[in-house]
Amino acid sequence: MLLHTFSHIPGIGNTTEQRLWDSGITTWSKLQKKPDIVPRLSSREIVENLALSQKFLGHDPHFFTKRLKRADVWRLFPHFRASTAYLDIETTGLGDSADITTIALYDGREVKTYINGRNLESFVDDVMEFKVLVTYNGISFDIPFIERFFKTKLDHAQIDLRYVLARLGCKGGLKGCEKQMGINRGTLDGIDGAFAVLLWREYERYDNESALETLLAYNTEDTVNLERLLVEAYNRNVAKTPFAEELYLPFPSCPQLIFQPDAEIVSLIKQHYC
DNA sequence: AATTGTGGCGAATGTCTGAT
DNA sequence: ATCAGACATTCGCCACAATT
Repeated sequence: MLLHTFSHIPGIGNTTEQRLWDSGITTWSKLQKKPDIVPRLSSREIVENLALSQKFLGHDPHFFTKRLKRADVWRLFPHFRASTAYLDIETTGLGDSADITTIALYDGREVKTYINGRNLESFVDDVMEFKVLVTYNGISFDIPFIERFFKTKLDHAQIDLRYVLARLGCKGGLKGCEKQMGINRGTLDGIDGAFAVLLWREYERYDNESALETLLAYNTEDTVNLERLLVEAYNRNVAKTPFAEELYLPFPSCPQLIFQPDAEIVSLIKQHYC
């Protein structure tokens, strides 16, 4: 979709971009040949910006995420998919004194999980292999939390699905969006972030391995669903452009999930707290 | 509960166009 | 050559929504 995108050029908004499409200027190369068609911008500016766009395509996602609106960053997904990871963290709470308990990192093929007290530290090295991170509300929560916890800067470009989905009319949190986008979860229905805190406590206090495994199953499912949500959001957005057929993405297959949620421990904790 | 950034909205700024 | 009007983008502020 980037090759059809003009709204990342300073001075061109969504209105001008739409007008360009309507007048048959649908790609970077077509605009390159008629750069004088854009009102208020010099041909030189246009040509320079298109040259930069071409240069950074496939190499530097920041060039595009910085210049696009938060809700429009879905556009760079296919171009950077090979260096994209999906990410979700679980913590002991929301405040800045809370700790990270588990992390799930999904590259589109396999899920890696990280557990506090075991292998959490190796997350930092692993995540550096990627250029783009996909999250839900990660701009406000996951990424700053990770940076504070590990005292490291993550300079990945971000696709935060919260804003992409909100533009499509999907609100009400991750679970609400999954429902609206037709993605359902199995046994883990009814578990949320607050419950994840309780699962971790159960694991820590009683060394309950199946509480941990249930937490990891939940963490993993959230993370894997991010890819499906992004593909669905991409297709719905693309459907509103003249390029729908050409750009449509197939729904991703589900990776093998190794963690089994334990229904017994879930109902035990529910009884105890509700 | 603690924190964060944005979408929304009105106002301000800037540029192009057409009329004089 | 100049100016008003139309249109588009950007700015500044605040309430709200989202994460565990």
